[in-house]
Amino acid sequence: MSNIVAPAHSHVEPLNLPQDVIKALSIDNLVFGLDNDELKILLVKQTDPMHQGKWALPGGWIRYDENLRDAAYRLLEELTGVKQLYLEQLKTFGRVDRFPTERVVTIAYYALVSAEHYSLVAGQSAADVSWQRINALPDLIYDHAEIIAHGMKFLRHQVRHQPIGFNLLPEKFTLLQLQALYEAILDTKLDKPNFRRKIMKMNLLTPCNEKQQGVPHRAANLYRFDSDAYQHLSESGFSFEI
Amino acid sequence: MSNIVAPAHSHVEPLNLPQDVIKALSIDNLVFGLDNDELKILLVKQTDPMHQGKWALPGGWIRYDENLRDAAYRLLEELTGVKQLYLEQLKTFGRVDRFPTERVVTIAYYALVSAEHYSLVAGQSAADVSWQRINALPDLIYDHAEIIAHGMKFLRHQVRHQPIGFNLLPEKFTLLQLQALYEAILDTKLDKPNFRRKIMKMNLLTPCNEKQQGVPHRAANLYRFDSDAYQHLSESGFSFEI
DNA sequence: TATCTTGTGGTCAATGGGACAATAAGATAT
DNA sequence: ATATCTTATTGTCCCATTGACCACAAGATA
Repeated sequence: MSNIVAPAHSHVEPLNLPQDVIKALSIDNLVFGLDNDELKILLVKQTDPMHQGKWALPGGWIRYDENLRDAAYRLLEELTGVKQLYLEQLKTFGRVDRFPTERVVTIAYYALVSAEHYSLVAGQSAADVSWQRINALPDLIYDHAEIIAHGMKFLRHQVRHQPIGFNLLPEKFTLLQLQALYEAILDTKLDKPNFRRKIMKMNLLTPCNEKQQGVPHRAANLYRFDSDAYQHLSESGFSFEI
Repeated sequence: MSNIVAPAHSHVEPLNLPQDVIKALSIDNLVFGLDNDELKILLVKQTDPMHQGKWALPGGWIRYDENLRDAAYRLLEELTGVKQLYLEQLKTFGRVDRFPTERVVTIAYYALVSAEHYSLVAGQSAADVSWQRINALPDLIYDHAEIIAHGMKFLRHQVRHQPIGFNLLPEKFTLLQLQALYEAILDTKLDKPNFRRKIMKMNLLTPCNEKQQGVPHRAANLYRFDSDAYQHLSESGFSFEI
């Protein structure tokens, strides 16, 4: 146990482990993004011979003196350059046989990023990192498919009970964009006027007093999610439900 | 890191660690129980000099070849003798300084047990294990107070969205018992007729065709939670909401 | 000016929830 | 036996919310 080989994993520097890591503990990040009303997830292509052609969640080892969430932020930032995400612990996966050479327990975190951040990511590590359609995932290493499945299930649940969907949109968005997001994640059709009313009645959106630009039809109003208002409301017993 | 001392923790056998444990990874169990319409949690009194008089969540080390949930079951069973619980992963806690001597990450699981199991627990380890009122907790070691606080928040949320409250009741229960449970956990008052209707409309309870025994007033009908029906309904898109 | 697309507001019936009154069924006290 | 107490259970009314659908408005394009 004291002399394990560095396992194939989606590191930035896969082989040079620092001395003081907790070797048995890793982080895996599920980064969801919305692209043309389709949900995608950020994956890393494996280059080592063992996992040629397979993909993995962006993750890596937790440092010995590093808080869990900090590790998740660091690893994600190393891969995407994005800060200030909605980043939350998902679940810890530790099946005895999930890792071939050694017992490794991984803590999964998930993040939702807006389409705006796409370019930042793409510019970083060239072809190694890319967005993959959640409905047509490539081959994944270890139990990463299982982790993603759990993450999707969790996301579908969360998005209905917490106002987290906004994180997938740009800061200013239209009501139809928001609706399309829910339709993509929940895989349903929603009635436009009714959806609009439901959302607006919550008093969580502040109008930007701006209109959409460059659309070949009537421009919609832009709104911004008011997290202070949500904070305030949820302290008064309000609970977000879609 | 290779030679850490066995830290004070709520083990059945605190000092004899097997050779092959992952020393940095532990489990802590939050076992909630309902006693006279009051929510309680199972705690273990610390006996070592370091933590004299303090209490801890029942937990311990994960074995090297043991799945996480299995470890949680094992540790819980060693302390309480209870099997077949609703046992679910809660969250992983790993603040760098949560443990004084070493970096230790702990995976918290939670379980809900019915009042029926009380005696089983009490007979096991005498005075070392006892139920503590959630609203008047004693001094706890490490970050266990924080873990419990998170567990309570989670429980309050879960109990409204998943039919898990039934696990706190005996197999056969009255509607008023169920209502009292929700009132205890959510700390609210509910209208009896309305609560009754709401629950019954879900079609999740099967009447036992039996009545309460030994009450000094009109006896209520007993019901039993129909988990098959719930399984069936939730596949059809039904979602439990209180 | 016509027409197309999407945004935005309105209506109406059905549903569901909260407040509360009323009645039923037992148990106990006199 | 009767009154009285406690809890169980049913009923009813009102209002908020939901869903289905219609209609109009605002731009953009032909």
